[in-house]
Amino acid sequence: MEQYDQEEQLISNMDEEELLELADLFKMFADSTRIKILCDLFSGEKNVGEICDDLQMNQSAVSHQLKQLRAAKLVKGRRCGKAIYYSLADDHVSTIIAMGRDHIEEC
Amino acid sequence: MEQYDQEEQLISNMDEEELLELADLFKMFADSTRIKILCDLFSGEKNVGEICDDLQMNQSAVSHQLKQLRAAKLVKGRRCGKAIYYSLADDHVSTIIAMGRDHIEEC
DNA sequence: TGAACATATGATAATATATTCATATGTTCA
DNA sequence: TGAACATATGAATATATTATCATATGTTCA
Repeated sequence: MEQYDQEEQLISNMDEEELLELADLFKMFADSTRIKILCDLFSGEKNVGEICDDLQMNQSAVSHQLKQLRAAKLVKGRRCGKAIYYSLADDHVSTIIAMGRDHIEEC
Repeated sequence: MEQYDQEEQLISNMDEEELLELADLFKMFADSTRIKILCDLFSGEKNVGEICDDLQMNQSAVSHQLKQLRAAKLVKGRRCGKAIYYSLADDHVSTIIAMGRDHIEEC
């Protein structure tokens, strides 16, 4: 109905599907382990073992999180021998984290 | 120890506390109900009843989420008679959501 | 080929989170 | 004051998420 469409428009032109996609994207930043991984990659690509060392975390936990970050296209991996090197997929990652830090600082 | 401090620095100068704060902030965007509420406020301040109508949601659920958004300083409320009008606390909110949408579009 | 290494994955248990219901608090106005 | 309205809150349940353990997959090299 007309009324419903109008309300929907107020929610800034996003349909349910896009909203869920957005929420899923932000979920990636909603866990400190994943933020650590992302920030660890600010300095360049690293393999899983290096990430585990930097974060002092269990390999399995790191791999599970990397899987999610990959699915969200926030990181990408390339195999090099036995190791897989991960890096940030684009620079939205650092922009989004920077915005978050700004918000925290300013209030 | 020296080694540990060095690793921490790689995680872009953030200490554990700041990381947790950041994660908590992004948790606010990690749920489609809360994103809907935030987006609903893009068009200006609204009271709880209006938000419930726009989102077709239960008053209690909306209040619970507003409480979290208030705690994260993403929205603020002012009482006007019986109603409480909520609005976005600053414009990081729309910037962060815009960055998220950009990321989704571009991949 | 098979041993050693690096990473991924499935299942499980512990924990966190969202929604709902019932009810409390705060405000207005007759 | 008390009835009606608007919003907030506590408790309970349902669902989602994370870390861990055990194990599987993929790669190298002797």
